[in-house]
Amino acid sequence: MSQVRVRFAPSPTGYLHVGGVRTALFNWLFARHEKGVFILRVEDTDRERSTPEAIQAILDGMKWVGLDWDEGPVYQTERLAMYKEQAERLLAAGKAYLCYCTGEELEARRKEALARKELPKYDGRCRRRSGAAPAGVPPVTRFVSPQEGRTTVHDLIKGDVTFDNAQLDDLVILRSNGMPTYNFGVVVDDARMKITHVIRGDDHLNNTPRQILLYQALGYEPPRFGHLSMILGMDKAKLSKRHGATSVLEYQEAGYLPEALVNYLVRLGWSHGDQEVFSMREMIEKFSLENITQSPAAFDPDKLLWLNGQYLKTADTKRVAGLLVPFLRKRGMLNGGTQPDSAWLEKLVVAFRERSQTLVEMADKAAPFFQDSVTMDQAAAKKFLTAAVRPACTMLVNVLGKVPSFEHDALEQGFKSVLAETGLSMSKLAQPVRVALTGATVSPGIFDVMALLGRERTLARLKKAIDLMQ
RNA sequence: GGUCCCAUCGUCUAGCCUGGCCUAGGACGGUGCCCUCUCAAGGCAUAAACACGGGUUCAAAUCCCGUUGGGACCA
Repeated sequence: MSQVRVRFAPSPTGYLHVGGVRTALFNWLFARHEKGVFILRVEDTDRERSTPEAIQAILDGMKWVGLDWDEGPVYQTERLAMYKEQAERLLAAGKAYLCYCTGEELEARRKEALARKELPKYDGRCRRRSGAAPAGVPPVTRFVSPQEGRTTVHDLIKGDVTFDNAQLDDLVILRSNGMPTYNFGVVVDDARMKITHVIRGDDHLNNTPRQILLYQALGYEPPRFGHLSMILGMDKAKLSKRHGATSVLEYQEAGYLPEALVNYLVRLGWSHGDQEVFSMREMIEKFSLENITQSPAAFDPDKLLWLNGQYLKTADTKRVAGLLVPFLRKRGMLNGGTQPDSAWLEKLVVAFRERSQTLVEMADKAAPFFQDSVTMDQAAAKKFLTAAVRPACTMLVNVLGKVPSFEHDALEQGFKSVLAETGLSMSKLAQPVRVALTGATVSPGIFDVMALLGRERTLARLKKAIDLMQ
């Protein structure tokens, strides 16, 4: 058995779509599982729509989700001579011909065919053309597509799919500007790169029979094909921008962890029993094409959010702290080049990881810990900062001023001594103190809040709140 | 319009190939309860699906045919 060689071949015409990432992921997992080779190929022959920014977005996106490639990136525009050479081989063998029909002529004939309710395929007139070539018309190269028989795709995921060759017309393989068309470029590249398995979206299933015919004409062994169902939005329509973020890098900006996105994506169309959470290692170990679903899947942002929360809770604290910093900066919580104390920042992460599903949420919630004074929620202040708790809070200021260390346990001890003294219940005092320290009724545990704030800020905020208790 | 793909809880899915173990399992989300200094997290419980119609068979979510619905591609 020869070594598995697979590729991911995106067009750099926009951002890297999550559907594309899933396709890349399945190829990558298959390669890693089979100890094969994963190749990145950039299909940039659409010169109008391809941009360097889009290429960069693809590379950045792949890197972010951790899908490393063994060969490439290979750019199609650097291989133009090869497509031309292959097309000429076909021409010489009589398996292709030059076509001088203009766009307008084709369009007119197509309309006529449609009007007669016929298949609007190319009528092959240049295939029979004789005599001198018309002047001034740059020709395209067309493939002589066999009209007899049927072609069967032995799809690894969908099973056998058979097409009537008569349905297929003489497709253009080289445009007048020398650029290969999609179907031709793919076939030539996959053949020359010795790709063994083509795993791609099922939007290409209908292209597959003509590609197989092309392989045969070129004299290459076709690879094995596997067509993945599409990812849909929650409304069951093809996933698009109006369903929310579709670009991988948007997820990075929205505070997702790459492993959460990858884990979410791998379960979209693939399963291993009831297992929901997989490390990369497990995915590689357990991945197989047999367990890929044939039906399309809807992208559920809620489940992704849950998974991200799971990963946020268990990821390495130092790492999360590091990842959080840019989000804090963006919100102006860290000025300029200020480096937060790393031990303190890790404590902050520990306090908030249980209550955040994204880094963005974490940064937002942590705001009170980066401000000199609190932004007071008026309703909360009115409800909890009352004259009734004033004596207890005053007592707390005294106790906290003398507490030996400003750490969780010592703070708890001090706090509880005030409770014992005043006879107040935990919740009767904790809520007012929470409001005093954070300005809100929701926060991490009160002792963690105080420890995070430190003695100075805790006392200052308490005193300020006491003034409001009338 | 033609060709092709798909069809289990709202969603992701297990089960389908190799019919009986399915009173259809798990997860997200929903609801309720427990825990609790708030919010979370966690725990427990609960509602919720085999698209429809015909076959085949002692027996069908599972096999066959059709219908309907969704999607893709070609324009």
